[in-house]
Amino acid sequence: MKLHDTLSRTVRDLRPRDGRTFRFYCCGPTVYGPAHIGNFRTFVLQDVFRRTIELSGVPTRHVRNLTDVDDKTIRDSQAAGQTLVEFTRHWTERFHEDCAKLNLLPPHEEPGAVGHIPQQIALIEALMEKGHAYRSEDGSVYYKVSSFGEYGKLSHLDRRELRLGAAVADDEYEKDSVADFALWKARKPEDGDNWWDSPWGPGRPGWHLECSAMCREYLGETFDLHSGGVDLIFPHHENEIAQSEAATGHPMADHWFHLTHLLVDGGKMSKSLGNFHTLDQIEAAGFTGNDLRYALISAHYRQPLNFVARDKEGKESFPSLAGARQALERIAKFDAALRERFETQQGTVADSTGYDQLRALPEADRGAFAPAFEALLNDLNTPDALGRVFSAIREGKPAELSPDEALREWRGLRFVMEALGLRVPEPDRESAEIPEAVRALAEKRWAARAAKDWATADSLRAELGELGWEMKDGREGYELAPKG
RNA sequence: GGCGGGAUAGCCAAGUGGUAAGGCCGAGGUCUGCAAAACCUCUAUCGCGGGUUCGAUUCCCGCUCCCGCCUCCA
Repeated sequence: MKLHDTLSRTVRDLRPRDGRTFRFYCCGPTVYGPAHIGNFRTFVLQDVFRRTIELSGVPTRHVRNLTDVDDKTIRDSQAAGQTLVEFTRHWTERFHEDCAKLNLLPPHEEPGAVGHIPQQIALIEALMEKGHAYRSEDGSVYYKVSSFGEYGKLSHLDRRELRLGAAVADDEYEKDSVADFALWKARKPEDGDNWWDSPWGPGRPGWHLECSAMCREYLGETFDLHSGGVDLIFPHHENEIAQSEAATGHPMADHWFHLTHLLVDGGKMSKSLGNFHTLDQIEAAGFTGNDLRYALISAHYRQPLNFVARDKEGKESFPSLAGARQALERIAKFDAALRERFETQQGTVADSTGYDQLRALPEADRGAFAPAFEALLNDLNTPDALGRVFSAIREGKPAELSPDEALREWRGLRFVMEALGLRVPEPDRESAEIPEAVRALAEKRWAARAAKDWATADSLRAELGELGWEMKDGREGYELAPKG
């Protein structure tokens, strides 16, 4: 497939350098609170990326870290009266629950900084040996940016510019240069019990170091792709490159994949603006992780995506999610119409279309949905892929297909849905509990309708409406749905 | 100031040097007692001003706004 590369600023072909497995690293969350939907935009797109690679026939090795020691995790664990490990375990579990609801494939490895202190120390030692790092008075160790000639190649910032920006808020006068960054942070009283021994004294690793060390540990000196949100380009990934490449003398990654941020109602999401959203909140509003996933992939990953949370009246009703739900519903209905064509004669084959079975689905067997997958191979164009799914649906006439044709189209649809990681919802789901009184009214109306007593039927329909329920007549029965 | 991304119908959002996918919402229609569903149809000259070109939304220049990064951040 083709994908944009931040380092070269071009769209380039992706190939596993070992010719077999595509090995990539994604910067994961800092586990000190619930992840927000902006974080999930990144993780969801990375997941679509992985699925696209795998479904095109290339196995992957996916590593995503958990940042489990930094200022925030230490501060908040202390405030919660928990050990750092207890605290981060709790938020890690919560993160995993959210990931499952969003249908994210678990990474093959999910290492944390705390579990890789020796590897990080070893990396610092290598940098010290080669003259890329120095110890300060207080026992911290800093990376000497001026020692790495290529510093700035990813973010295209030169040192002069860096200095201007960094000079403002910097209070770390231990450093030789304001551009230098901490590899090892000397123990401070407020760190409490959260410190480790090192050749330079007690302390804890700097943020950028963990990724360099764990990339090396799980993927080797050079691997295929490194990914994260655009905000990580500088300084995080720039610093990772400086650390890793200075230590090994080899390029860190062949490809850099960065994801543009989500906007909420046209602006940046922040707690102070009251537009900071988590999956919990979205579920409380009656939407699912699947709805959110659809909304998050509805724009190209290099474009800002405007998540609309408030309607024209300023009410928080999540128009973006309502649209996503309707769109998914249409897909589900088309899916059901296809199944109807072949299931009666060939039995149920739903079990034969899990993610793993579909990995082997040949292109010729993807029917009208083959072009949608092609869109993903072209720089992961998820909105184009969705557009092509609906074009195929519009063109498709399930009623005119033979059972074999319907089965092929259905597998094609499921294949693309798996690539996008979207679940096909049950079309006839009943989203809320139906009160006894409502059920009784509905039964009465159904009887009146059967007796062609239209007047009674209509007045009962109105009565149900006042209770907030809508009755949908079918050929063989009715459905009740909450109005709205 | 530096680096980068935007500006496409009511909303969301693709795309192309030859007069613009798709989704949501809305309107009209077919159908079914009604309603719903389904299906069909309809809704944009692509921020502004120049330039290149037979022809630009798509390339170039300038401008105006918006957003991100340059300090922790997906």
